[in-house]
Amino acid sequence: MALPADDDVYQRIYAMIDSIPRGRVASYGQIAAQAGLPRRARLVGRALRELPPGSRLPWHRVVNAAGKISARAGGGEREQGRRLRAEGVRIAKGGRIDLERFGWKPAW
DNA sequence: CGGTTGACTGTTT
DNA sequence: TAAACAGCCAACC
Repeated sequence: MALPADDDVYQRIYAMIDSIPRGRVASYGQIAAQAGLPRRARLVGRALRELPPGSRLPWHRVVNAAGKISARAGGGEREQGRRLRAEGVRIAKGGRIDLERFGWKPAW
């Protein structure tokens, strides 16, 4: 069997993000691991970075392991926070999200 | 082929 | 609690 092509890898990442329930968040590393790509958190970030504006994907539900919105070139952190709040995710004063409460737990 | 870069993460200060 | 460090790995040049 041939190993998965790069395109398939990206598709898996996008598929995982697409399955994050509304009102929940997942970390880059978590998405990577669930997509069968351990230690590839940065690859997830890269995939999101290449996402076209206006995409239907719930990209805003991906945050870092600290429960905070990651900085990026080109801005967009502000809108991410707005979208999360809009679906009920509480963002604490320090910009942190309680992963115990809002983190996505696929096993459930 | 080798150095740099970065939407990351876990450990140590 | 936050910042600094070190490890990580694929894309880029």
